[in-house]
Amino acid sequence: VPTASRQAPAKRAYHHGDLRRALIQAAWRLVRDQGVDTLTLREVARKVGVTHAAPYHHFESREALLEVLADEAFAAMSDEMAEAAAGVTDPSERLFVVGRAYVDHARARPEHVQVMFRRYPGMKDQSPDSPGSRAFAHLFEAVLACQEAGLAPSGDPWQLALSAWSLVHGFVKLWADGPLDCIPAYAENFDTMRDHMLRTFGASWRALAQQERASAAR
Amino acid sequence: VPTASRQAPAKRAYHHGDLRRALIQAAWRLVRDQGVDTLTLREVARKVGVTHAAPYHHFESREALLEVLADEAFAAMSDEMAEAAAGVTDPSERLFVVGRAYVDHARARPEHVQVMFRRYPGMKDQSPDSPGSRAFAHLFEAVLACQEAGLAPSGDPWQLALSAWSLVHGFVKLWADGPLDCIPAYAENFDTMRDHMLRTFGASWRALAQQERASAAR
DNA sequence: TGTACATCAGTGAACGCGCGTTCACTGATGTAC
DNA sequence: TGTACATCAGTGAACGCGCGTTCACTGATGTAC
Repeated sequence: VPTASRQAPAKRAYHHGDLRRALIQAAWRLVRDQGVDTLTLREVARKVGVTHAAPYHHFESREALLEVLADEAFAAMSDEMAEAAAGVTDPSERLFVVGRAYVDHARARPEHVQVMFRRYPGMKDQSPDSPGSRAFAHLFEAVLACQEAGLAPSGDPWQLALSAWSLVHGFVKLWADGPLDCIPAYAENFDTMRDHMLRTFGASWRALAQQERASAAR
Repeated sequence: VPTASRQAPAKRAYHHGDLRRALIQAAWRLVRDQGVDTLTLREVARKVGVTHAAPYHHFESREALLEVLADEAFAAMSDEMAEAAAGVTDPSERLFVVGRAYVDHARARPEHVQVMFRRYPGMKDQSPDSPGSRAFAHLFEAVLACQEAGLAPSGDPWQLALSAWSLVHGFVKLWADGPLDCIPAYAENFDTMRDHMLRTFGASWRALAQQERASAAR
């Protein structure tokens, strides 16, 4: 068995080698360049250089492909959040780096954002250990750790976590969807805005927590 | 001139009376029911009971209709923010009601959200007194007032305003795009989550501002 | 090592569909006199 | 008040297009013996 045929599956007459992977990659490029809405299976096939019916051997439908993309995107973001948190012991700092990972991943891969946050049929059937749930779990745990260390306000941690999530998510979407590009004070200042926002948010939580303690001691 | 023909333009053979308005209304209903992406001029015309070519007498293209919708949506949201702020003198409370107006409007009119935050060609040509700019201005002014009253952290007000905007915007999008519906802790608790988020945010800012003053006095 | 055969992963034609947009048209409306 | 005429706001046919999906097919691959 000549291994050459395995190492160079680039241009094969019939069998592609890893068409499934190639279709996914092409889909990512297309989503990045022109958005999810206009993604068509036929164009994906065209990009890969394969007949428009070929993708159906790998994906049941356009929607099925998009769900695979969403899982990939959530998994990648979740990994980056976990990696960012690894080794960071100070809870406030951990919340910061986790939030920054969320924001930065979205900034670096706008096509992921397009695919992750999109209403689709069967969205409610998310298992609790789906990639999407795992990503949120990282954020939640970082918030919880802050709270337990007295570095965040008291109260229902779920409510706090939603505040943190809203903050980073809104930041991401405002950049992704365009509004900020039109405002001179913001355009081109992504990093500055991101750091100020995250740092002020953390500092505010700590200040409120401290105030709570002070007034409890009084 | 019989005024009856003016008062009952409901079913006219040819001239509709106010087709432009009717098309816009139908478009809102369609966007609400099935999203912007799938909105077609032909379906809008069909809903109104008019030939598919008729809309071209009122809108240059599908895109032109969508831009009209976006302006309407921003104007409506801006009005609600202004109305909410009217008469509220305490700056913290004003920021709260303005933020709540943003969130509530988006919740009540999800079709507005779909149309407002959407990349489109020529988005950068927003005039500074476009409805969209005006909506942001309400938020910015509320933030600025807090800062001047010592109820928000010091620093660049634009950066603070972006934090506030991100917070409410993220909240809105997380509900609109579905993720929260899948999380039992959140689903069905919109109002509770909204108030907690906005109140904690305000309280955190005040706590940080106070802390800043304390450490400056030391 | 060689061969028969099942399975896999492509092809290409075809189906039906709805879309945006254009165009020549015509019925209804409003205005000048 | 009545009439001629310009303008407005619809109609309906047509153009070209690309889409999702199905289907019978066939070339390539891998496995049992």
